[in-house]
Amino acid sequence: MRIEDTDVERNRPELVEGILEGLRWLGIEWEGDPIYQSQRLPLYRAAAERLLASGAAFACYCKAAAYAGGDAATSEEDREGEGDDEGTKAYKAAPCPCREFSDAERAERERAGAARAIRFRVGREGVTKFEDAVFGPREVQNAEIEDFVLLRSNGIPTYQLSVVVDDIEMQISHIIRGADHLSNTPKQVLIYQALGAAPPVFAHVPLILGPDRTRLSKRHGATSVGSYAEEGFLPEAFRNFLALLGWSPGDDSEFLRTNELIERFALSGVSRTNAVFDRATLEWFNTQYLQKPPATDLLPFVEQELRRAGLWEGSQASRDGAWFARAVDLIRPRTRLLGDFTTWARAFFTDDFDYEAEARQKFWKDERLPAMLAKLADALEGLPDWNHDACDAALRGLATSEGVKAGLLINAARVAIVGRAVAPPLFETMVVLGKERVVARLRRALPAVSAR
RNA sequence: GGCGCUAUGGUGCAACGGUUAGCACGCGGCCCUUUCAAGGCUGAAAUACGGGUUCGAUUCCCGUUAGCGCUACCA
Repeated sequence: MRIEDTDVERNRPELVEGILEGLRWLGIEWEGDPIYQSQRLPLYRAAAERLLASGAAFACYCKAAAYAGGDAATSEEDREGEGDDEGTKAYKAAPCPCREFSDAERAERERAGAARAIRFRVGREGVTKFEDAVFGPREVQNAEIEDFVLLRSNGIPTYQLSVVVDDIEMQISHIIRGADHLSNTPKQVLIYQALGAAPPVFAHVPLILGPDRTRLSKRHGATSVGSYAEEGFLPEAFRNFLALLGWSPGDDSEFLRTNELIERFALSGVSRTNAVFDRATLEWFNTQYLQKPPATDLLPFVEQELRRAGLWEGSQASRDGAWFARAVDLIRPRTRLLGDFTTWARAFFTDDFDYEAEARQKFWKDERLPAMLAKLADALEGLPDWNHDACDAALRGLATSEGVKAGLLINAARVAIVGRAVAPPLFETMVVLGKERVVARLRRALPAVSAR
């Protein structure tokens, strides 16, 4: 785990913790403590000096951002506006004059105390090649590559330098990263060569775009991994969804649990086309993971959700694991996000719940209901055995004797017992909730039913 | 502007010279269900455009267009 924090301006330590937290949630593990590039500056400086000594690099005394010519030196703000090319002037980066300085010229700047950056001396001719595991053989004209900065005048390395130095030092075998780095890879290959190291395997993967087809960013709303955790997505569902963005197992499989993903993944299946992040598909995966795996896989996540909502302490769920599993199993076919367990399914975990307005309107209309529900409570209370069929028979028997359809009672009772129109099947719910609670809730609801 | 990458339904992927162009999400319909989901069946929906190569192009080549990326003393 390496934190590439060499941009002094933008680096914010708080953000790093969020990133690590997100990765942990995703289930990405790493060895040892994270390595912070900002804490191993001497390593990069030494490499830069070595390149300077060998002639692969040169000292540049230009004012920061002066070279690279006109437009490239524009400030961050100016860059925001570009995009429509009407205002952009065509130019070819002029070579940095410092590149050809004589010893005397250099000494003169040093004496004057001019700030010194170190740039890579890119060959004027020839090509730089490398093989990308996804995009295939790559070749760029060296003339197209500018004399990029390795070490800033403040002594901090740029990404290009630090990343190569670290990858060599950490013995990285495969560099798998976003395709936005494809164009810069030749620069890094040049550094590997100058440093006398063999380049690793490069594999560039397509970018993830927002619905508007621009690179995913804060503008698109929830973009940090953490926000999906908060929203109630399951990490495994997120992994499955993400894995299929830009990669395919080669056949039609969609639901792939993490062990299968790991087993089947191959660089050869990675696509070269950017993919649009589709929230609806992510939600579909979440429902799949909420429903298909054994309920026990889900329990820790539901527990966490109940704790978050303050419904865990002292609850039956916390005391009786088997009951908890049964309740979750009953509820989960109708869930989409973890939050569903504490919103519409709240009544399964606490007696403190409301009757949903729409449910009351829809199912408590009939004026005979208060009387019938009272009778239902009595009938259920008198049941010797508490199981699905007994509850079913008791309710249907009452419906028959009252001359109403069972559905009327079923729907009304459901609202009385769990407060919602959308809920699991009534009799299974009764069994899980238990006779005492069901009878009590039925009686407790009576005034509200009459009011309706 | 320069250089590069990409291009299959609205979205994510299959088909890697010969298929009625397949699957999934989403959308519509039907079934199941006295709630709502899930599930099953089903419908609409695509090879960006133009040239080649080939007996035959989604597939190979070229061009156009579009999108994206890089072109920073950002990563």
